[in-house]
Amino acid sequence: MNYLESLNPPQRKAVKHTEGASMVIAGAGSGKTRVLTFRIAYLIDSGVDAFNILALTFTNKAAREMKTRISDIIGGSEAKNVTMGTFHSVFAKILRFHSDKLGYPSNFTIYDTQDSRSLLKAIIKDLKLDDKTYKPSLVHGRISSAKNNLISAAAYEANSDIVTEDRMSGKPRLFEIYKAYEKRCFAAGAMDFDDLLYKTNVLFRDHPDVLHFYQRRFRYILVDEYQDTNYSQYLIVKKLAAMYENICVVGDDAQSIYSFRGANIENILNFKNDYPKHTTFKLEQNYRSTKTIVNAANSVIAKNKDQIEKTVWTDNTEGNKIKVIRTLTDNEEGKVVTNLIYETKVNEQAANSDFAILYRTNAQSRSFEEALRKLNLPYKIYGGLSFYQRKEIKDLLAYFRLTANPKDEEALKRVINYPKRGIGKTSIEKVIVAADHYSTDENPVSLWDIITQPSKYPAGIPSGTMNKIAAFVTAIKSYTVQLDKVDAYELAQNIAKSSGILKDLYDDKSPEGVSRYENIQALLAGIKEFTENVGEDETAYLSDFMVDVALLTDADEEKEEDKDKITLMTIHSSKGLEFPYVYIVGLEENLFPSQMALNSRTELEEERRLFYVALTRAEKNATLTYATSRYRWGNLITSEPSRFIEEIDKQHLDVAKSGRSSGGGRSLNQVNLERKTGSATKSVFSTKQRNLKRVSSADTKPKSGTQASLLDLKVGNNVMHERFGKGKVVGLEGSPPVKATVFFPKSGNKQLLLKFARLEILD
DNA sequence: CTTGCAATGACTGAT
DNA sequence: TCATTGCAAG
Repeated sequence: MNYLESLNPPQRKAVKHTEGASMVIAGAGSGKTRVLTFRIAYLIDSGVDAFNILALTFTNKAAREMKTRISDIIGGSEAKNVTMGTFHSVFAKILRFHSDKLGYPSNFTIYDTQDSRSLLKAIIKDLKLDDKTYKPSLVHGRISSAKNNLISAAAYEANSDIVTEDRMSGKPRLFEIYKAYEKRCFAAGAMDFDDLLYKTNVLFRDHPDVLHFYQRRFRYILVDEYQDTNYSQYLIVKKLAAMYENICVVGDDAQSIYSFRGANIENILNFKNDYPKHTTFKLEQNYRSTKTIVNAANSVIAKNKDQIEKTVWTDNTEGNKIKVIRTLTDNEEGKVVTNLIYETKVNEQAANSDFAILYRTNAQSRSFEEALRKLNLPYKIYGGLSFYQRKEIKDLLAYFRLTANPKDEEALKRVINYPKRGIGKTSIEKVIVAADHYSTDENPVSLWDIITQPSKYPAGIPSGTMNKIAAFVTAIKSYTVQLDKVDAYELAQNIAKSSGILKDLYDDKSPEGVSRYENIQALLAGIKEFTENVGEDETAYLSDFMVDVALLTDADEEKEEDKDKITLMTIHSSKGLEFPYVYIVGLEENLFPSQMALNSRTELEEERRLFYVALTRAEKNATLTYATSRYRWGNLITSEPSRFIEEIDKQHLDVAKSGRSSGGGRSLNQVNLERKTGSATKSVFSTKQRNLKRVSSADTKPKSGTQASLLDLKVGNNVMHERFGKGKVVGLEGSPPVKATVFFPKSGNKQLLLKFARLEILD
């Protein structure tokens, strides 16, 4: 077990303490993943059957990577027997196995957020409620948090506190919507994301035999990112661990950023009460970032009240100060950041993948995309509209879903008239009304039941339309027959062709249409790969492919061509990642911290933790930017710098202004804006505003005067660099020289391209 | 039932 | 700005 040598003492202790409850409080960049990986490897090495280990991770990608790492450490193929994945994917599998106990089919559909909202919208309409008072997203949030606290629709209705609360907020009929939603999900054989956890709790509660089976099986339980678990997840873990209490949770209260999803920071704060005999390990040495970044992050998070006491420190170098840049508009912000990236790439020989641009909201990506495209810098955007959420993909997947589970209401509504076959809104509305009419609590009737048994369930649909519906039903049934006859790829292709989707998209020659067609081809190619990736004498069926397609995200699959690209993502999705150069952008009041978070201390503290997460992603350099005005919904609004900039200890900051000439001529409007916000900016930054760096494209061109003198540069010369300060030339390449290695007392050796570095020779 | 146009409202975050 | 929705006409 030589591998244990590579750990520091607290890490090693956390790994070797395998029996009993333990909590690992892991500061940012302290090697948390290493501890988890080594711990599992060590367990297996000590003779624990991998089959008895359950590890709950934050993403499925993290699980895959961890398995590979474990195999590398201990060799052999044992690692693949560990049950590892996100809460949602692990328990979705378990639920499929025992679905009959809950009255669900094993091929139940997983409704994603879109599906849930669309169903809620339909219900609100059916109940003849105003969808402005009952906004689907709001209603969904309410139901979601109820489920995450294990409150069923019936319990919701019976809870006078909740009902009163709803009545006070002008939404007295929310419980009715919840009841109808629960009923229709069940009739459709569908579970939403929250159900995957909620129903797992129900399964364990109502079927002690099933619970005992998994308690015995999962003798060792590990939970990553424990600070971001909600009550429902907390309870699942608690129940499973009740028999052996060999539970190890890993997390950092300072990085809890998912309360909107029901995450409860109390879970980690209360761990010691739940397991009085637990041991706590603290990982406080940061291996990721420079002293500047670690200390800056510490100075920010110190402003929060609720914390587990710990001191994150590092042995790494001091590093550069955190640059703060003000720009006039969001577009300029895009240009400035992109130019800085370009410059750094050249000066420091950095790869594209060394850079990340992190923002608070997905909508902010636009200006950076535009600027990056102009400079031909390759980038990859995570989040936002993922591949599986695109309309054309969801349409084809809806056919697959319907084939596997014809009761799926959302899938049916999506494709019953796509491609167009003359089945309109009124007919579908009649089907929905009929289904509701014939449904009872014991015997739910799905939309599919209505359209397949018209004599049993008359819905008053004209015979002409009924014929069209019958043709559609025949088609779906013919797909269903093929489910276990042909492999996933063959069936998928059959459906794509015979449903008419492929033709419909092929006929659309607009650029968007072409791209949609290509996306469908990409999906089919993906299914082909899936089909070919199973063992020799096995067949991959379409239902196998569909199992967790709803749980896949962009972050889960990394394409080969995305290896060396600049990363653009929200701070939320950057959790757990690290980059040498990080740009945190849009640091403005009402954006970050978000407007919605200004009402309470706890919400503001979560925004601050989010900022802490962002800062601690950086290894070498962090840059903060904000714009004094930006476009929102098409019109210009002014904004003030974020309070978070002020909260960083001044000694770590390097406050600069952006180049005034950037972007050429400015409109009168912008000049006025600048004047208006100027005073506010000054009051925030009482420190001197050094006119440090001009970053517009015109300015990055070398000045002829400087260029000439650099031709005489020799090893041993003392030089001055704008950012690194005074240094000594220790190496040169080319004649005349094009590249120099310069030693800077503060930052060490740097390779600089003379074309860009604008060195000044001092002697 | 479908099409085309005008009006409207959306931006936290994501399994 | 952009995508979705509501309404009138074919």
